[in-house]
Amino acid sequence: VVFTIKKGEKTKKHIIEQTAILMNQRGFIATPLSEIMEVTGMQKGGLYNHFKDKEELALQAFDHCYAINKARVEEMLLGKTTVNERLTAFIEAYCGLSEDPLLPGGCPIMNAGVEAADGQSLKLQARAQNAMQYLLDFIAETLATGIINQEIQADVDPKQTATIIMATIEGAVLLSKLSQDISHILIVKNHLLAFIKSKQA
Amino acid sequence: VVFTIKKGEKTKKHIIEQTAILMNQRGFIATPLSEIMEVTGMQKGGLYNHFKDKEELALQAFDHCYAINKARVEEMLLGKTTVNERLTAFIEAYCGLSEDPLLPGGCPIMNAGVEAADGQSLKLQARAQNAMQYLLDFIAETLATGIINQEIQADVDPKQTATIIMATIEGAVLLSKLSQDISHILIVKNHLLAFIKSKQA
Amino acid sequence: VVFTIKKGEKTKKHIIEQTAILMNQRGFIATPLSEIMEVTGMQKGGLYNHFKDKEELALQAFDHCYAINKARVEEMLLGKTTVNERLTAFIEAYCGLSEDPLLPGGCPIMNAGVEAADGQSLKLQARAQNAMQYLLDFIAETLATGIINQEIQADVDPKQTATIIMATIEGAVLLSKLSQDISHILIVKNHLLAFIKSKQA
Amino acid sequence: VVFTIKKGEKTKKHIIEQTAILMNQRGFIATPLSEIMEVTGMQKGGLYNHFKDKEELALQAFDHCYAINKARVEEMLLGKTTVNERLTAFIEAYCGLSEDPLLPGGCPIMNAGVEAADGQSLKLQARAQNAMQYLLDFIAETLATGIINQEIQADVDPKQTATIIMATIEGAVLLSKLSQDISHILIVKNHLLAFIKSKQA
DNA sequence: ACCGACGGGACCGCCCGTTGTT
DNA sequence: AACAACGGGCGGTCCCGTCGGT
Repeated sequence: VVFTIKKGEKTKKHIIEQTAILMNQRGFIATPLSEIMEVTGMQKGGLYNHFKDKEELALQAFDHCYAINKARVEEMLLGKTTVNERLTAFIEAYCGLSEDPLLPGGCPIMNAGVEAADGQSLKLQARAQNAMQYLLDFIAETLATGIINQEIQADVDPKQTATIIMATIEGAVLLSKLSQDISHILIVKNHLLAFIKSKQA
Repeated sequence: VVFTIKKGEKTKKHIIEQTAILMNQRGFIATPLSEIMEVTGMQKGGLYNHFKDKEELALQAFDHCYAINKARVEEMLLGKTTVNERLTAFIEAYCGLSEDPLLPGGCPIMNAGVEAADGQSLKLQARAQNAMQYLLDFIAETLATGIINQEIQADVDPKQTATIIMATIEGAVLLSKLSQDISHILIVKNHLLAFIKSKQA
Repeated sequence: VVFTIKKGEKTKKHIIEQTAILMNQRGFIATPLSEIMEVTGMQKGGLYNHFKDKEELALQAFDHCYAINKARVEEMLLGKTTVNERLTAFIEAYCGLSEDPLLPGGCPIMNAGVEAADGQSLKLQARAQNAMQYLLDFIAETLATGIINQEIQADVDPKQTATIIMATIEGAVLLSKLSQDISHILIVKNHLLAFIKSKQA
Repeated sequence: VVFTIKKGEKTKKHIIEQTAILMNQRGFIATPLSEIMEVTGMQKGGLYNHFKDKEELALQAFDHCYAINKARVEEMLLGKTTVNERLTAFIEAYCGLSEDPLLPGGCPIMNAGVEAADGQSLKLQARAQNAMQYLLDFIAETLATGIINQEIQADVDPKQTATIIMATIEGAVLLSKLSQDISHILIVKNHLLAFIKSKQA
């Protein structure tokens, strides 16, 4: 027995993929349907068979952006067992998303979060919030494990350190977006790798 | 000769002030004229006597946002003569803009920068870019002065350190915007103050 | 030979029945296909296997509405032999359709007639017209028979009297539809019963 | 001093007048903006300066239809002092609206009432309801006055008689709309005039 | 200088009917 | 026979910028 993908599911996947690329550059809310029609090669009627409104499409497009980046990070975490390795890999992976982007437009969490904070979509705001919280929790939990394992100094506050790491990375993403210059990313990456090293037990 | 403020100038000032507050929350591009009319209490015809189009108003609103925040920072730099004092004051001032905001909506450079990166306004993008560059240059020049003065360790790279500081601050602004929780700001502020201290000669 | 109802015919019947109920309330033209899909539990493709377009479905839905009401009237005419009995039964039956409606939404002839007069469906307009003419003819012929039978006064004009009776009933239906109060129906029913009595020979 | 009508008011009046004529034929809800644009010679942007949405325009168009007909009736009531004269004039006037229509499309109360009963506009439904109630009250009050004046028989029930009169008229309007034949109106008019006469004291 | 009216167009959502697939 | 996918277009609403009038 062969599991076949239905025609509709394939089309829906195609819509989300193309729209994700587009919206991360042009805005998850601000992107007009006309541009989505262009990149998907579909008419409005076709799009509305898969999504009840543009917001739903935007949410799924955001989820897809997030999933793409998450997959890259998880790929780079494969086989990394020690806390130091894992934190180093995470920083390199997340900064790598700006150096060698899978997705044009920069960090979708920043893009969606800033746009949704305008008050245009509470749901999108929640998605961005949850995505960021997931990253913060990942770092904090990794650090907490490191403290238990005596890989990380006992006086390190996992939550606060997670905030510092994510803030520094996201800030660098913003600086490089503003100046269209990835050197900010590289500087911050090296800084954070040294920062992590300085916290080792 | 007496310098009087013309009626027209006063009106224009009023428009910019109200629009700046609005646009920093609702978007410098995304805010519709209808909302500007509401907050200014003026009709479209009146607005267009002062600005050739919405983009020009957005640019001046952004400049006003930036000026407000800059004034606060400069105020807190008054009388601070040593490099350490000045850097400390800068970090406290800039973080203070999120703790006790003069302007709802967070950092206008981030807001305008992310929105304009959609490609909707090259001019606004340039403004945001220049504003950020100004801050980076301020920090870098201050650090360079500190090295010359032997207040700052000689191996500190002024530009790179400026990037690290601004990235960390802006990242914290983003985190607090996403989670609507200023604790990220407080954590980062303390972190950066310690960071600066660690660079002293 | 056994008469079986084919599967297809059963489905078609189901569509017409549900759509008739819906359209008499929401409009024979104005009801969108989406609502028809809801009440029938079918998809568009399924519906279009039985009807070439929405107008054809509307026509058959109207016919079904009319048939339902006609059946009730004819049921109440069963066994009524004298002209007076038959006219009385007709008035009671037709007014009864508003007092104890078989079909929500009021008189389908009025509903379809007013809507179709917008010029949106000449065919529906003709159906409503024919339905009303059938009622007028029934009354007029019954009266004519009554005159011949000497049950009804000879100076009664059958056609004019039919107009008066149907106008009064339909007007009451409209008044009760507007005010959502069936008292208008009751008043008119009693009035018409007395009116008929006054025309007896 | 000359009282001038502002430009905008004149345009608004023009829009309402043309739209009233159109909507009473094509539907107060069903008429698309494209047709309103045609008959008014204006673009959508221009229309929306005067009405916040189509429903508001529909309401004012209905009010205008009603006002036109009301003016004709009141004109014919001028100088009529006795109750019999006034009721006779009312019936002739209201039936006259179908014989020599000021407004194509028939009775706006019926048109709006039937359409709004589809559930598309509660406000329009209320307007139609109020308009009809006004007419019923006028007749009932006139009859009550007649009873007091001993022009009308004491056993006449004003409210019930008002219902009968309005129902009969509106029913005739419907019949003539369906058959596109005003003879129904003429028949009913003569019938009602005789009916009123039979109620005189 | 400011208001109000207006054009012309872009926006999203929904419409109906057809087609391919099961 | 039924569903699901899709096209192409119309629906009302809101957009921005201009222009005449005050």
